[in-house]
Amino acid sequence: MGRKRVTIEDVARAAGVSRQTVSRAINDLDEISPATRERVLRVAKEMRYRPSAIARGLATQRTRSLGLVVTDVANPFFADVTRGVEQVAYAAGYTVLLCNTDEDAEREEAVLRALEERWVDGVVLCSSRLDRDALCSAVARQPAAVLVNRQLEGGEAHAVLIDDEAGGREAARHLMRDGRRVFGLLTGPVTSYGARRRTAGFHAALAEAGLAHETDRERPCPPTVAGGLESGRDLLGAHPEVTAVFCFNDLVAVGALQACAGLGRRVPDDVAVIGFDDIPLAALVTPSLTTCRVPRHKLGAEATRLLLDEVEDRTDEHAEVVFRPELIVRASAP
Amino acid sequence: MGRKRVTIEDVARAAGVSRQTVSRAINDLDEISPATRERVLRVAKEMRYRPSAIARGLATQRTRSLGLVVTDVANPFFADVTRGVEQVAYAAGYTVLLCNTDEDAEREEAVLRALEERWVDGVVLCSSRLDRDALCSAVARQPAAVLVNRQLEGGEAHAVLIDDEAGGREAARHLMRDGRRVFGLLTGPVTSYGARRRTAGFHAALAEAGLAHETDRERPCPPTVAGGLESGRDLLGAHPEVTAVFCFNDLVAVGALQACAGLGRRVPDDVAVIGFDDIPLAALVTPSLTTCRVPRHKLGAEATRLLLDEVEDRTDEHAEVVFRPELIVRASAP
DNA sequence: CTGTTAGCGCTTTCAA
DNA sequence: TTGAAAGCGCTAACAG
Repeated sequence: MGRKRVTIEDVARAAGVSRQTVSRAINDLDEISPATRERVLRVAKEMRYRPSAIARGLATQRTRSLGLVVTDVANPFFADVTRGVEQVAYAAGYTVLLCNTDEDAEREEAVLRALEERWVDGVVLCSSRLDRDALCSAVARQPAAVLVNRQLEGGEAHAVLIDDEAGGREAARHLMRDGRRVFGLLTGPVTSYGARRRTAGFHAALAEAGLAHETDRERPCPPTVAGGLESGRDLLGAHPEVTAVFCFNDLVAVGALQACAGLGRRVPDDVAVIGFDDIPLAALVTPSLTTCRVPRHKLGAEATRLLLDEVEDRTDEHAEVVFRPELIVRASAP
Repeated sequence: MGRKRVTIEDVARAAGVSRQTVSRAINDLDEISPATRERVLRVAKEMRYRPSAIARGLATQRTRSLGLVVTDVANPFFADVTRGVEQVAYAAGYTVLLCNTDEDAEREEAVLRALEERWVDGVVLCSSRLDRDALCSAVARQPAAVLVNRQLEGGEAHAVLIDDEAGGREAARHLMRDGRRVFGLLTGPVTSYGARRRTAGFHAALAEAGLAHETDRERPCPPTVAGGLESGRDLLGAHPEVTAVFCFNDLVAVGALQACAGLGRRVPDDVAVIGFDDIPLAALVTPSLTTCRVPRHKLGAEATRLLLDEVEDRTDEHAEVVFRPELIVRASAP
C-alpha cells in the first residue's frame, strides 16, 4: 500500500506519446488513430494506470459526484431512497457522497458546506429541516439541487414529493369507515414539512365529515420506534378515549403498537393504528401495520434523474414531481 | 445557482495580501500576524469563500475522504455500521463515500477502482465477496484499508471481526440445552466468510456433544427475508424432522419464521429459530427472535479508528479486533 | 492525427 | 512575517 501513483505523464512516456494523446485515448475522443489509441490503452492497462478524478475535477470544474443528504441512514425509509439515488447515479457514472444530519439543522448546514467544498456537481437533499430562508440560500449555493419531501414554494429548486395531504386524508377516511370517531395523532418532528401536511390532510378529512377533533390529542415525537413508544404511552395515558392513532411513519407506529401492548389496549379491537411509508418492517410486526405506501426507491431515483438533468444542462425549469401514497390495509386497522 | 466560484486568489486580492497569506490564515498556520489573519478571515467570510477540497487534494495528495464499501445499504446491519463509520470519520474531518456492491464481486472491484480514482485516503471494506487473491491485490492498491467481517490470514490488512465461530457454537449449545437434536441451517451467501465460520462453529458444538448432523439439512440463501422464506420452505419441506433452524442473519430468520407459519409449524413449539446480528427488527417480530447480538455501530467505529490510524501514520502494524457476539434469548428459541 | 501551452485552485518550497 | 515561483495531474485550446 502507498506506492507512487502512476500518472498520465508516466503513461505518455512509456507509450512514447504526449500526455494529451493519452488523455484522448482514455477519454475515448476521436481525434486519434485507432492504432495509437490501442497501444496507449494497452500500456495504460499494463501500468495499471488510473486517471485521477481529483486532477480531472480541477481541470474540468466538474467532479461527477453527487451529494445525498438524509436525516438518518439507519432509517429504512432513507435506505431505500439511497438505493434509488445510487442506482441512477452509478449508471450515469457518478459517485454519491452520503451525509447524515441526525435531524439537526446545524449539522445539515455543515454537511452542505462540506459538499460545496468538495465541488459535488449537485445535491439531493431529503427532508430538510432548515427554515425557508436558510434552505433557500443553501440551495442557491449548490451548483444544482433537488429537494425530496420538501418544497420551496417559489420554485427555486426541483422537488420530488409525496402527496402527504392525500395520505393523511385517506388514513382518516379509512378509520372513519371503520366506525372510529376519536383520534390521536403522533405527528413526528415539528420541523418536518411532510409531518405538517399529513396532519393537515387528516384534519381536512375529519372536518369534511363534520367530526370534531381536539389538537390536545396530538403529540410530536422523534421519527423512531422509541419516539412512538414514549409519545404513544403519553397520548394513550392522557386520552383513554382514543380509538385510533395516526402515526407520522411506520417506526412511530410500531412504537405505538408497543405502547398499546404495554397499556393492555388490544390492536385493532380497542385502538386502530395507521403508519406511513410501508417499510418492510410494517408487514412483519404483529399485528401487521396498515400504512400509506410510499415509493421510496422511485423517490430517490426520480430525484437523481432530475438532478442529472440539471447538472448536465438538459433542463431549465424546476420540475415538481408528486407521488401519490397508496393505503395498504393490514391487521392494525382493518 | 451556478455562479462563479470564489477562489483564494479573489480573497487575496480583496484583502490586499498574497494567496499564500490567505492559505496561512484559513489553515491556521502560525507564520502570520494575528492582525492579518483576522482581517483575511473576515474578508473570506464576507465573500463566503470555501476552499476547494479538490484543489487542495491535488496539491497535498490527500483528500480527507474515506470509502465505505458494503453489500447493501438497505440492510439494517450495514446501516448501523455506516453510522459508526460516519460518526468517527466526521469527527476527524473526513467525508465518507458510500458504495454498494449488491453482493457482486465484479461490482465490488468496480467500486474499489472508483474509490482509487477518487484518491480516497482509505477504505473500510465490509463483507468482501472477493476471493483471497483478488482481495489481496485490491487492498494493496488502496492507500489504506480495513476489512470488516473478513480476514486476510497473512495479516495484509487491518481486520475488525466478530467471533462468528463462537456465535455458531453458542447457538448450537443453546438449542441442545432446550432438548433439540435435529438441526437445519440456512447458511447465507456461499461467498460469505462469516457464513462459513458461523456454520463451522455450529458444527463444532454438535460434534463436541457427539451429535450427528447431515449437511443435506443445510441451505445457502441470499441474506434477506425473501431468501430465508424460500430456502426455509425448501428445507422444512424436505426435512420435516428438523426441530431447530440456525439462520445466517436475522433477516433470513424472519423469512424462516414466515416459512414455518406457511407450513403450519409452530415456533418455538415445533421448530425453534435462531438468527444473527440482533437488528432492531429481531425484537419486533412475533415470536421475537433469539439471536446473536453483534455490536454493529462499534464495528464501524472501530474500523474507522484503525483506518485513520493508518491514514495518519500513527501505526505500522495490522491490528485485528474481534468482537464477541452475545446470545440474546427471546421467544423463537427459549 | 498529434503535440504544445496554459491553467484549474491550492500548498510547498524558498527568498525577501 | 510575507510573497514569488513551482507544481500537483489533468484537460482545453490552439498549432502544426
